[in-house]
Amino acid sequence: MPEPSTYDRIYAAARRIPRGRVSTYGWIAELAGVPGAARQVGYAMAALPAHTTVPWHRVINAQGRVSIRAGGDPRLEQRFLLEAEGVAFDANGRVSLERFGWRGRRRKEE
DNA sequence: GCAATGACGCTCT
DNA sequence: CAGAGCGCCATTG
Repeated sequence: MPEPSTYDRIYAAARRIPRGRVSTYGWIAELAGVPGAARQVGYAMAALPAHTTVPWHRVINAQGRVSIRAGGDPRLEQRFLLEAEGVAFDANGRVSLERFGWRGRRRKEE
C-alpha cells in the first residue's frame, strides 16, 4: 500500500491536537514529518472540505494569530470555535501560545 | 517536467 | 512590539 501523502500526514497531525489547545502550522508540519513545509499545512487546510473531521480551527500561525482565507472574515468563526473549547483570545485577537499552544510530541523519532 | 501559487516561519530593521 | 523581506516545501495548472 502506498504511503500516505503529505496532506494526509498533516490531517493526521491536526487530528492529534487535543481539545482546548491550539497548534501552529510549523508544528503540524513537523509532526507531519515535513518540517519547513508550514505553507503546505495551510494549503492543506484550505483544501479541507466543510464537513471534515479535522479540527482545522485549532491550527493557527506561529504568531498566535488566526490566519484568514479569502472573502470576508472566516477568522471570526475560527475564533468562536476556539473560544467554545476554552481557548482565550486577547484584545488583539491573539492567542497565548505559551498557554494554549500545544506541541504534539512525535512518537517515532529517527 | 517547468512555472506559478499559497490559512506560513524566521530574521532583520 | 510591529512591519517588511527572504526562504521554505508540496500541490496544481
